[in-house]
Amino acid sequence: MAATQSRREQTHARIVGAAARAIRRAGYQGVGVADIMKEAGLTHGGFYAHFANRDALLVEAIEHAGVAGMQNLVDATARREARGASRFEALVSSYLADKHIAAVEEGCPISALLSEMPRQSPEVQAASRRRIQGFVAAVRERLPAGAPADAAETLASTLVGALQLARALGDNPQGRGFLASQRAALLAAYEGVSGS
Amino acid sequence: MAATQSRREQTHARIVGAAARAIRRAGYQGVGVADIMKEAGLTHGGFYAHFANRDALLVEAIEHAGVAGMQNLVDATARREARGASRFEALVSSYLADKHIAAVEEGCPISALLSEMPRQSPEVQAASRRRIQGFVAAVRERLPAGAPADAAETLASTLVGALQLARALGDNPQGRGFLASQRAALLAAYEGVSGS
DNA sequence: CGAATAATATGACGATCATCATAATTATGG
DNA sequence: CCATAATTATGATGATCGTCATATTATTCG
Repeated sequence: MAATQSRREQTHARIVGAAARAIRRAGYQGVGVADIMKEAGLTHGGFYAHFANRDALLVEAIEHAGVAGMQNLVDATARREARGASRFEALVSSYLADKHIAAVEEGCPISALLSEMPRQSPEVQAASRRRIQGFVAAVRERLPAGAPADAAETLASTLVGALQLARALGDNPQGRGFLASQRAALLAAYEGVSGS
Repeated sequence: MAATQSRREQTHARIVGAAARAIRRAGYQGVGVADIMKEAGLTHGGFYAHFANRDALLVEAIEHAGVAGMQNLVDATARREARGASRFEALVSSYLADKHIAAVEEGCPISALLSEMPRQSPEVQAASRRRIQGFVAAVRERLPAGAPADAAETLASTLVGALQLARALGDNPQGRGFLASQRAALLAAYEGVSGS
């Protein structure tokens, strides 16, 4: 059924894709309807033929960004696992990769939007919460064997916090150095756990 | 000299204080000049007698919020240390206290604004960076003895990430539970380090 | 008390925002 | 190829944004 997409559905998807990039680049509050439509190659007026209002688009956009970001993570970790890395090592080195600092538009939407989430409309907040739960679940699947029960929450916090702080420090030696020290610390800290 | 503040200086400080609360509540992009002036009990027009532009106020506001938030942390940790807690325990239980979820206006400005920081003007970004460095330094001073060199960066990431995620989950059993599991995990994890 | 000065208020500017009514265009079926 | 329906563009609405020129009020000092 997704094979034969109507023209309307294609345009709809194109707007959502543009919005998913735009909100990660400029934030929930930093992007307007007209910006998104221009990025999708359309004019601003036709927007309300596709969405009830701006919030309805934001809900679809963060869900789209979430599954796309998760797929990126799965792909990146799979490549590293193919080269012999453990699931945990692959997760840490993928999420905290230097290129993730600059790749905001295609990266994890949580780290791009987290501090804005509590200020959104209830619908957008709910969609954001679902993304967080999905991320924590993905982290849990990649914990080293024998990790304590709530290690997924802690690791998710560290990953998201570290990437955000590195981005705030800048895509420069300072920010990349911050990220590098975190990669090393996390891999070293969990080595003991997985080794036992 | 700070004893005899001119009327102008008092008003200036009042605007900065209002802005420091407003940006943590509504975000850098979620608050306007008129909002801040109203919160300070003034009308919007007189703003430019005190600041060159909006960004100049934001710079002062995050610096003010930073020192105030740091002072809150120092007070809260001091209270806990007086009751026998270690510096590290006091830090974790203060920063990840349940009440910090709702106390956005008076809380840590980094967790309230982090994902918006990379999108601000160069001056605001620079001020934000200074706040991050100050926070990491404060965390470093409270590490347990024998902690590895880059533990401060990791702990800062975890604290900021955990509080942000808890806020996004909401001031409800889910968000508070998330925070509680983080407190327990951090205190348990570093127990071994400090005990050795 | 009156004059000089500092501090704030009023009101307006162009720009941009979300939203929508309506016109123009494109695609579809006969 | 034409008529009908689906889709997108045009243009306008009122609201809000940062900014500023100007008027008004409050303060200080001779």
